[in-house]
Amino acid sequence: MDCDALCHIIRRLSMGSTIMMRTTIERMAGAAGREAELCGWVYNKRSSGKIRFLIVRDGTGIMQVVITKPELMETFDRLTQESSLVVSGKVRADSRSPGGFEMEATSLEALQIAGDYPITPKEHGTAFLMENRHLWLRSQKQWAIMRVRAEIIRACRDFLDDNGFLLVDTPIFTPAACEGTTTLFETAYFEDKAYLTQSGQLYNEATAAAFGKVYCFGPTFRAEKSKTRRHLTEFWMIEPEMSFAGLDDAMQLAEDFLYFIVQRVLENRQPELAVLQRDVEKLRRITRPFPRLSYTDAVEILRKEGNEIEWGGDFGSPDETVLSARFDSPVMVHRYPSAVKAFYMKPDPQNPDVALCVDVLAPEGYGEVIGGGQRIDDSELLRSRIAAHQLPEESFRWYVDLRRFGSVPHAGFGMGIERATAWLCGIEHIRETIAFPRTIYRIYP
RNA sequence: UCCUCAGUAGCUCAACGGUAGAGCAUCCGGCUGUUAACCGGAGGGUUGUAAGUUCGAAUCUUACCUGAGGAGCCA
Repeated sequence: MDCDALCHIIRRLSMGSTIMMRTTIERMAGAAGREAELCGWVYNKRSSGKIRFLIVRDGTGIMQVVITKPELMETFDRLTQESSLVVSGKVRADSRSPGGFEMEATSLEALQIAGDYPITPKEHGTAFLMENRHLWLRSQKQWAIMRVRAEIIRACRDFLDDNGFLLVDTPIFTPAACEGTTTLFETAYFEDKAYLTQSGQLYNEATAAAFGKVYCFGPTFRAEKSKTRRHLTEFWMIEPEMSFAGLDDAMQLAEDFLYFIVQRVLENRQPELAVLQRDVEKLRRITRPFPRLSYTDAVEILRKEGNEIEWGGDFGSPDETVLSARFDSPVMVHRYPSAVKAFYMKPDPQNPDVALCVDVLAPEGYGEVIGGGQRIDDSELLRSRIAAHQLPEESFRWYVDLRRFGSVPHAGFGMGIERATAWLCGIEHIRETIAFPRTIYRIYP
């Protein structure tokens, strides 16, 4: 694009904002009956002789523009899918237009004519769509998912901010394994090595002792070669942690937190859920209190259902599906065997073979969305666990310190944003719930 | 890491041992209310790569590459 054209566009855009009301599709109802200007991209177009239809998207929605003026036809004919444009005209309600409003164009200007757009209005395979993820984000389904995701994040933060939790973010670079179980991404750190965090958990315990109730929210990394619809190598997790709290407090918080998020999405994201064809009745059926089930009772249920599981083993995803299918609301499974859980989980004083921990399984087979529990608060027990897990003692000195200086019972959990988003959107695969997913075989775009 | 499946036009697929085809996208033409619009026409191919079997391979065999689904691990 040459300089003259660019200057013209800038002049045109600035004129638009002073002379005519610039409107987004989201707010088009407010412009009904008046002239308005809309900036966007061609979503699709159709023509029928002397009347032409332009479907425009602007990021906030999609809308139909009708073109009948002969002097606009030439510009219309040049427009290709995803060409950028500025159009103005009179807005009126019309049930035949997606969104309920349409614009009768009085002027139409192409900013840039797009080349052959790879994503056509027909079906595509996910491999191709992922290769074009930067463009795929423009389509309706992705639009809806990203807006539900943003709503979930906003709900999480509002809930915690309004309930006395202080946002204190934890580092991405860490000197050693947080939990020692999963594989970490190793990276060069000047003369040294560092690892990308797999959880803010341990640092959260330090900030909880400093600030009472805290949460962190950020990306986490797992270098596991997982290859399923529930795994990413980079995903976002929100982790609240409370001082002077036990497992029951963590479970209550998880219940209130999830319930709040579900209600918020139902309240503010109906159009998006409609685009996704989400069965919202299933979300409306979620009620408090959530069912609670001990691990031991869960194993008994699974064995009656014919699943092959021995007491002491962790649940596989078919097990989680069977358990969650029994309830309309998320189910909280607590007190797993200590042996299958992280080293910092506090043993149950009633039965030291199990830990004071909880996994929250989402309904409809979406699996674990929350994991957490109460942490060990005794320094000697913690040190023996660190040794038993063959973790480097030196790296955990600060962590043990937290038990030497005013130790208190404390508990918290982590929720995976992508899993929660997949569940509330009712979509098959977690990779569509983040703008640029990172999986074992994909780091492009 | 293991198991299963799949790679054919830009995309989605068909052809399953005998001349590689359709829809969408693109280009040209038609239509005054279209809704993934429709109708007519055109261009578009080293059938993932390499070797083998055969008179003849997209099709059968082997290896490799790439991807998808599942398991394990986890949020």
